[in-house]
Amino acid sequence: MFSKACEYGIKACIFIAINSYEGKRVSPKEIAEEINSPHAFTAKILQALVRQRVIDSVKGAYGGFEVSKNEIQHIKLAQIVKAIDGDRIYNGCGLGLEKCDEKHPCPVHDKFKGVRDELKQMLENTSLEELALNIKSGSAFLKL
Amino acid sequence: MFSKACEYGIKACIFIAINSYEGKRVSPKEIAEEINSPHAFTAKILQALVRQRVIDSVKGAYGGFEVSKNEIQHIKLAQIVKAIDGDRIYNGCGLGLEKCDEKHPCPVHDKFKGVRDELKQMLENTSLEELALNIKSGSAFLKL
DNA sequence: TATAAATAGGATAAGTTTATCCGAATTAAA
DNA sequence: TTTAATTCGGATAAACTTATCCTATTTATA
Repeated sequence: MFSKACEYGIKACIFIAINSYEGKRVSPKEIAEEINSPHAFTAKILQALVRQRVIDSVKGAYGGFEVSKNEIQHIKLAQIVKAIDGDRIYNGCGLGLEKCDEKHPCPVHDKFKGVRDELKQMLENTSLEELALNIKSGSAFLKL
Repeated sequence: MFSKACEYGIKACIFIAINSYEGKRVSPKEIAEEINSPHAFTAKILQALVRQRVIDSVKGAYGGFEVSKNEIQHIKLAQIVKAIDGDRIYNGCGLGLEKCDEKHPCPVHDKFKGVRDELKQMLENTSLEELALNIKSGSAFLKL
């Protein structure tokens, strides 16, 4: 569904959000330990998320990654996914046709539409806040 | 969503079905031309589908790939996808957790459930027959 | 039985994603 | 101003997916 990079990105953002609530910045290393990912690769993904302005970074000593507290509820899964995997999940044809639309559909075009639309809704309606709260409350987990 | 191999596999099966209705066997080369795929790679995928008993092959002169006419309505997309991509699309965790279930869910577990279940339904309810008819009637396309 | 037309399958190459490493740039604090 | 803790970014390697090529095997027909 998502690339590994995107999976790491989502989990990283959740962990960053949790810490940002407490005014703490976190390093790629801490993040990687918490989400069970390779830390150098995770760092690359974080860089990309910063470039796409999904999260913020502060360089130098006492720096790290963070999100501004009052943004957490407005950051949606869709933004993270789009920043890392692009929009192929929204626009790409299920069977890989270059051109696939109502006028020239692939064989599964209509059937895919339903699934894709539901996925899209889900991604656009799910905020980082919601996911972070699930972790904090212990009702969901970032690793194992 | 699906691997390239799986996309080719699905399209190939549809084309084979269309021809099997007319009692014709088809070669990897014909298939590849029709679905716009690399023919040697396509041949490998066809071999896998034969091994998994989704389609049949007949070796030697006048051979080729086919599906038995009265199976076409019973072959579902789910079988093809499972034969090529395995069942990660059904069972894998959306965020890549090794262990992810009701008792130990990832942050998006519940939200994914809906999407995945709809996808599963779709794949299990869509037959090769249905897709082949859409191509024959010109209301859907395998390439371009 | 010889031939030609097929699929089967191994070896290998090319391309993409995932992962690692290291040095440069930045910055807070001593 | 020096130091130490950081992110940034380029180079490279490893692993996986996609793609190609060549030979062996099978089989209907002449």
